[in-house]
Amino acid sequence: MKNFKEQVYSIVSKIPKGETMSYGEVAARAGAPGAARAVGSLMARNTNPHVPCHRVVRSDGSIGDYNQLQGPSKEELLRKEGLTIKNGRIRS
DNA sequence: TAGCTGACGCAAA
DNA sequence: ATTTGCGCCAGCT
Repeated sequence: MKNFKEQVYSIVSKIPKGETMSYGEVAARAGAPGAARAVGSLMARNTNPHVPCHRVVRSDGSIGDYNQLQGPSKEELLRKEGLTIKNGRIRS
């Protein structure tokens, strides 16, 4: 751990397969509650393409955006993880 | 150093 | 249940 950014990558990397975490949750865990936007910004610049950023979704249940750096879209990856996506939203 | 941008979040209509 | 608007934080140029 070092800064917000490092924390975020660390936390995202800790997300178990088949599960998702909202940007806000990640931000809070990183030590910056309410910095969901900042997290998204980091993912967007994606300085760490090795973290499962596709497991990070929006708090409202939508999968959010994705740059497809890992190949397939988040929705597809998440489905492979065992999650159920309906209309771009994660089914409870 | 200051300003701009953005894979978000929540409240209101 | 959906859509629109405003606010927030950290990083990058």
